Amino acid sequence: MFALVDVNNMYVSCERVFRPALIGKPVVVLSNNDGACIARSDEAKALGVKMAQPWFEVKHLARSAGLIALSANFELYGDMSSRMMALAAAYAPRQEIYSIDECFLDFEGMPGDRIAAGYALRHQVLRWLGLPTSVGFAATKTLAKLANHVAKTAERKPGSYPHALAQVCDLATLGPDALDEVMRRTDVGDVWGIGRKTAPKLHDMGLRTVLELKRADAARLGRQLGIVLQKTVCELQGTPCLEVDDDPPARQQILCSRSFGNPVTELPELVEVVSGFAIRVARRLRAQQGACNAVQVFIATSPFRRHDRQHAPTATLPLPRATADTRALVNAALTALRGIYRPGYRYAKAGVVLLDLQVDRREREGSLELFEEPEVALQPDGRRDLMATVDALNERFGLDAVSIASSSKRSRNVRSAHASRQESRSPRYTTRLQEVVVARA
DNA sequence: TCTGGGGTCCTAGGACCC
DNA sequence: TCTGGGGTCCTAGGACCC
Repeated sequence: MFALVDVNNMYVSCERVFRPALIGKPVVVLSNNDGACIARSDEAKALGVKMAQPWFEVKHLARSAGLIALSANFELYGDMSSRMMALAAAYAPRQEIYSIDECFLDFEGMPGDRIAAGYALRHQVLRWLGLPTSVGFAATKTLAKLANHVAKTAERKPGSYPHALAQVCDLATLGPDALDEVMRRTDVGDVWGIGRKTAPKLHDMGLRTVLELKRADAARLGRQLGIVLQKTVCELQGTPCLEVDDDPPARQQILCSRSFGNPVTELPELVEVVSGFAIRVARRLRAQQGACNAVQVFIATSPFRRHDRQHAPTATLPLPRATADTRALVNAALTALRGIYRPGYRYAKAGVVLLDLQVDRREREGSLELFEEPEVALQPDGRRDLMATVDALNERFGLDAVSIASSSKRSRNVRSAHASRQESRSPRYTTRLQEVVVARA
């Protein structure tokens, strides 16, 4: 038996905790460049704002309907997420943190009233953190996701599902007819794992509702559309194909990419940007005690600018040996960049990916002795120690207190073309002392 | 003017081997 | 005319997730 706990409109809800005046108003949170809407309050959804919709398309609603846009504040959301996950973890023996705002809990063999447990969890997270959640229970992960979808939708759109299923929904307690009715009311496109390409294909095959999909021949669909869909159908039928994974493996790739505030055409500016990305991914690589064997760089023009000549090259550079040294990674990234850059294009985006990651073996096995340095620190040139020092300095004095020259500090003072826009980011209330909430008498 | 970022898994096809 | 077959490994690209 699985539970799925999910924060409603996570990013907007986090903002509302600290700015209660936003409650009841249409609010969106914008992506890194203030480019697109990546979270919407129920009121914003009601205005017709779509997920990932460009801000410029809905900007007029700010004046006409009071739509409020906030720049993303991922530091705040990440911290609120950790707090929520810690609370949820106490409700079951095993937890899988699936994304920033949702987790699976393994309720197999748990005694007591599940629905009561679901409400207790919901109430605690609401009271302690101010975040509204929905909880779904069912016999498989896919069904638990469906249960959660029902819990949310029943709350948000009265009449869509029986109101008794709002907030906390346990599909395992429904009779066969009631369960069929829920599935009849749900489009296949709302099922976890069925996206914008597969849903129309299923529609064309005459499978429009979850009920129709559940009654389909899983093996035959699997042959036609792939093993992933086959598992999804089996899970809808009640056969678990996926388990709660409470010990996920280390990341297999680390990526940093951004769209630019304005197009970039010159190599020196790309060098600056790519260096900065490489520094960031290197830092994250060291944070997971990893090393990588290859670096990939991509730059791309904007596919939305139909009249621009398009160019979106990628280059992958194998490294002579596994490393987490910022200098080696920046050098590799810049070599790759120089190999793919062509003058005369208006680049709109760039990124650096670390590939073929490995973890320090002894570290992973937990057999490092106290004070023993990790394997990668034993390089004869002592670079790991330098990197550890750099990380410590930046931790203490702020990110980029110590940096690499090619990344340039120009962007701090001068507004480079690639600098991202962030017009209204809220304070990082819970992670920066200087930005902590001020209470007035 | 303005269109997110960071991940995972699966599949198809080519290279290579015996 | 017909031009082996089966296996592995690697990579690029696609689909999906939030």
